[in-house]
This record gives sequence, structure tokens and C-alpha cells, in this order.
Amino acid sequence: MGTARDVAERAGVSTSTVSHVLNNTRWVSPDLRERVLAATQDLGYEPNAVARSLRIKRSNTLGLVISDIGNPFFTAVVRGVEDAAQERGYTIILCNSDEDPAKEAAYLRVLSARRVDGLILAPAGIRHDYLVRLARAHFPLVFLDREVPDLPMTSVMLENEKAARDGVRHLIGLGHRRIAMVAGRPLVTSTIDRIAGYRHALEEAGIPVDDRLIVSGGSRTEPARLASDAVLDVDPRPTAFFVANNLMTIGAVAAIQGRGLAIPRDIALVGFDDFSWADVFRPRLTTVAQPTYELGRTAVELLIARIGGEPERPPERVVLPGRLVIRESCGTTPGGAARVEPSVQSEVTA
Amino acid sequence: MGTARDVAERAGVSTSTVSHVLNNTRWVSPDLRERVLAATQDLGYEPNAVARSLRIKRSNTLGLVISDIGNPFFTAVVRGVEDAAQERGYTIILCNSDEDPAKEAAYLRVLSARRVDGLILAPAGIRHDYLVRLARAHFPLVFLDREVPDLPMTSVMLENEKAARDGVRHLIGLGHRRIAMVAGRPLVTSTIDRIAGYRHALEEAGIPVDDRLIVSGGSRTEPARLASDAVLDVDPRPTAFFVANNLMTIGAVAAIQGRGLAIPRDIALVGFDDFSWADVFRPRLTTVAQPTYELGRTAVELLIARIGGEPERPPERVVLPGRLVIRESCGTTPGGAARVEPSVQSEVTA
DNA sequence: TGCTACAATCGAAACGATTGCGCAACCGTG
DNA sequence: CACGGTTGCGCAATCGTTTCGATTGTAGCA
Repeated sequence: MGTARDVAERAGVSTSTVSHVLNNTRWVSPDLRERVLAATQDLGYEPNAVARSLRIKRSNTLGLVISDIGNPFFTAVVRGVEDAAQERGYTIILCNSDEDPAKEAAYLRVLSARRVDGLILAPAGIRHDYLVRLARAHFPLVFLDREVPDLPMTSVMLENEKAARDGVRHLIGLGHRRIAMVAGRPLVTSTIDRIAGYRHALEEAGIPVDDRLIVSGGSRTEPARLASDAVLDVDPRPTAFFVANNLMTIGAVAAIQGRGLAIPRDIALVGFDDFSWADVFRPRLTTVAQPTYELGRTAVELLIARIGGEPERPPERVVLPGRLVIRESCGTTPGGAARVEPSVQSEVTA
Repeated sequence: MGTARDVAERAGVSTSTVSHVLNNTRWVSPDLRERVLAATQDLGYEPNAVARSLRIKRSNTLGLVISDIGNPFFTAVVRGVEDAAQERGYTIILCNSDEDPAKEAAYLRVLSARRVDGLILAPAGIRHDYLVRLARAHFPLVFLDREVPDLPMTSVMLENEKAARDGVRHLIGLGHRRIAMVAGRPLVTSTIDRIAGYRHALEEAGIPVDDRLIVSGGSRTEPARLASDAVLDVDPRPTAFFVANNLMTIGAVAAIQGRGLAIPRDIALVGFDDFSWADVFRPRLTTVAQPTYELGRTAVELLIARIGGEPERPPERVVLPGRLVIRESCGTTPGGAARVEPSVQSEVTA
């Protein structure tokens, strides 16, 4: 696996000809072209992408920093990112910040040192200076799922406020007035927006907001279980749960089950994010589904547009709609029985 | 964000001094050191890792090619890989082959062109020539979760045959004699070994193997649902299911539920791989748990040992044990009621 | 025969870092 | 004072590409 020079010598040409043959970048006579190709075959030559990147100042690589690879929402997004990137000839470097701003900063630094052509980032929340530097330098950067407060950047995310509002409205429509909200990590914009949606839904229905019913579930299963358990002690007890992501839904369900309460008989529940087992779980969970794959694809499209385009281009925000998928976990009325809706459910099974 | 040269000029030193200061690679007087550091600060200098890699012929990067990022087993493994890699100063490039040998080959090519220092691979199954070339060239390579038949390589995986045997033995111990097996993709070694374990468990109990009860679930939820549904038509009907991975478990459960059958009353079930919702799902699922995090860590350790070591070093195989986690999905006897085992279950909840 | 025009290829300078080698300046010693 | 040894640093080659001129050969034309 030698170098272009080895190939050139073997083919009796110059390295420039080798380069031009391999990249189809100018006309080369059939004879030489043939010899060059034969030589690359013989030597098992594989161009060194590192040297190439150094020379052309592009790596055809995108960095993707997500905050929790254990969350099915993000892995679904990753598929969208990967497919879109591959179609356009980019490789992605995937990093998992674990919701840790320090880890996130470290990864950003590494990716930037590696000279990726652009970055897609689900920020862990804090407006740290390294991020601000990248933004100021007009480095191609797209925020995914969340934004950073006071840092206008191009971004793609769910219409969080409305999606949450729809979920809570559904519960209100079924007659619930004491609705607990298990929210995500406090400083993250998606959390903030979903809480806003929750409040607005209550307010428009004339239901007073009881702050004791809004708890932080830390975006993960176990903290959500603890928070859910605690909120069940509030007096009067909530009759419904609105849970702001999928991992936390597991925790909420565990807490409810742990009290010997039944869904939806004792507690109605609307989750967030659809996931594969929502369908086998009994009762089937009513959730606000996100267009995960599209989120990923869109992020790549926005990013690549910026990589090619002029650096001063103003930020764009793309907001995609959520979709309330009604299954069985809310019953019909508080304390009522489950109502199966085959049409809606099959839409999701597919 | 200039170059080392810019820093050198600003500090009034040579680029070599800049390099030595930044890498602590030889003594530099406090005065100059100070000036160099100040200059890098002022310019916001960030060393170009691409140029560095070209020169030192190392990238401090490992490639990780997994076959299904949607599978919680693999995402759990990724965490182990990532943590271990980070501790040793390596970045990982994560690629998702989607069980597609063509995609896998494409990724291997890209990673090799990028000059990663080593590769961890969950092979999609086929012994394609590119893989053989890498192996022959003694490129640092570790197989994860699976091997490639007839290609001895260093690898780390579960003790598949025994783990499957334990799962099936558990069912046999409860009195089941007609046990269906929902297996994974046919050519993958983990599938082969788990089927072997299934057969051995039956054979040692003197139960004849009915090949109609062994079906391929394609490693994913939906194909597993179809296969599970089909196997329920076998006459006489199986009284138990052994399912060879987690995504397929969802499919099997869906099929069983779809027939209006109850677990464990009508069908006992042992799944594979533990996952977060195994605990809230009712009945709680009895599964063969894999040490996912350890698998990931071990792969990195093996790989890094090879990167440093002599190239002709013979392959090593590391086999980690599985753990049968008994919950409720098998009941106690065929047709019997669920038996809760708090001690075992809590071990997993933690 | 000269001259230009064009076609096809080569040579060498980048890209931005690392590092072996060598050169001053300085020290202490005899 | 001469000389060997140290110390602290700079020079320049190098990694493997790409790409911009320069160069060669051939044909066309007056």
C-alpha cells in the first residue's frame, strides 16, 4: 500500500498524472490512464485521505455531537444524519457528550482540530465560550433538537411548545385537571419550550398551574422514576402524567407501577417520542411522536448549504411538527377504560 | 486561527520551538515558553491535527463499525468503547453498517483511507475480500460480538453457546418440551452459536429437536414478529419461546399478543440482552443479559495492545459470560402463574 | 523554414505540522 | 587561554497529496 509516487514510478509517469487519473481532473491519454490504473491495482494503492485533506483543506467529514446515545430518539436521528451525509459524500464522526458540557467541549475541540467541514450539535445546554468562538468564526454549525439561549444559530428542531400543548390538551380534553409534568434537564431549550406548552394548555383551559406538579426528570430513566414517585405524593394527587421524553417515560411508568397504580385506570399518561416497544407495551402508550429521521436529514441539508455558501449567511431555523399518536394509556375519561383505536395505532406499527 | 508559523513569528521563535513547547517534547527556556503560549492565546491557535497525522503517521483515531445502531445492545457497547478510548486518548469514528456488507465495505475503505490507527468491527457476516486484505496486512483489527468464519482474528464476544444453553435449560427445567427459537441473521456466528446452544440444551435433556421450531427473525423487530407468528402455527404449538436478541423480543411479544395469547400463561419466554424497559414491561422479562459495557471496553483494550505491539502477534479470543436474569416471563410451570423474585430482579434494576 | 497554437505531460511548490542535525553561546577545568 | 562538554534553539527535510506553471512534442499555416 504505497504512495502516489510509487504508483507513478511503476507506471512511468509523474505523480501529477497519477493524481489526475485518479480524480478525473483533467484529460489523460488512454495509454497512460491504463498504466496508472494497472499500477494502483498491482500495488493495492489507497490514496491517503489525510494528505489529501491537508492539501485541499477539506475533509469531507462532518462532526455529530449528540447528548445521549442511549436515547432511541437520538439514534433514530443519527440514522437520518448518516443517510443524508452518505448521499452527499460525507462521512460522519459521531460523538456522545453524555449531557456533559465538559465532554461536549472536549469533543468540539477535537473535531475542530481534525478539521471537520461542519458540525451538527445537540448542545448540552450551556453557552460555553468555545461554542461562542466557533459561532463567531462563522464555522459551519447546526444545532439539533435544542438551541443555546442567546446564541442565534441555524438549527432544526421540533415545534416543542405546540407539541407539548397538544399532548396536554389531549389530557385536558379527557377531563383531567391535575396533570403532572415530568420535564427534562432544566436548562435545555427543548425542556423550557415543552414546559411552556404545558402551561399554555392549562392556562387556555382556565386550569391554575400548580408548580408542585412540574418536576425535573433529568432526561434519564432513573431520575425520572424518582421525580415521578415524588410527584405522586402531591396532594391532591395528579390524575395524569405528561412525560417529556422516552427514557423518562420508562421511569414514570415504573414509579406508577411501584405504587400499585394502574395506567390508565388510576393515572393517564402521555409520553414523548415514539419508540419500538410503545406498541407491545400494555397499555399501548399515547405519545407525541417526533419526525426523527427528518430532523437528521434536515440538519445535514442545512449544514451542507452553509459549508458551500457564504459565511455571513444569516441563521435559519427549521421547526418540524410533532404528531400526537393516540393509543390506550389515557383511557377515555379519568378512571375510564382503555379505548383501542386501530386506525391510529396501525399507522405507527408500520 | 493561524498556523504554527504564525505563532512562531509572533513569539519571535522558530516553528520547532513552538512545536516543542506545545508538545512538551524538549526543554525550552521559561521566557520563550511564555512567549509561545501567549502567542497561541492571542491568535487562538489550534494545531492542525490533519497535518500532524500526516507527519507522525498516527491519527489517534479508532474506527468502530457496528451493524445496527438502533439496537440497544450496540449502543450500550458503544458507551464502553467510547469511555475506554477516551481514557487512552483516542477518538472514535462510529459507523453504522445496517447489516449491509456493501455499506460495511464502504466504511472500512473510508476508515482505512482516513488512516485510523485501528478498527473494531461487528461484521455483517460475509467474508468479503476487503476484510481479508486488511487481516492479511496485519492491520490492527478486533471483531466484536461476532466473528467471520474461517478468518482467525482477535475478537471479543459473548459465550454464546453456553448463554443460549442456559436460557433454554431454564425453560426445560420448568417443564417445557416444545420450545421455539427465534434466531438472528443466518450467517452471523453469534446466531450459529446460539442455535447450537439451543440444540445442545434440548439434546442433553433427551428432547428431539424439531427444526420447524427454529426460525430466523432477521435480528429486527418486524421480521421477528412475522417469524414468531408463523412458528405459532406449528403443530403441536410451542409452549415457550427463546428469542436471540432484544429487538426480536419485541417482535415475538407482539406476535404472541397478536394471537391473544398471554405470557407466561400460554407461552413462556426467555429473551436475550437486557434493556431498560425489561423492568417496566409486564410481565417482567426473563433474559440472558450480556456484559455490554465490558465487551466494548475489552475490544478497545485488545485493539490498543495490537496497535502498540508487534504486527505478527497471534490472534486472541476473549469470551465473556452471559447471565440469566430470571424475572416473570416464564412463570413457574407451563401454564402456571408468574413468580416474582425480588432479589434477582433488583440486581438488574440497579 | 519559421512561427504560433495546441495538446499532453512533468516538475516543484505548496498544505502545516514534527524532528534529526548542527550551531552558537556558555560553562568549567587544567 | 584553549578546549571539551552542555545547553538552548533554529534550519530544513519530510509526511503524501494537489495544482500551478513550465516544458515538450506535434501540427497548422503563411
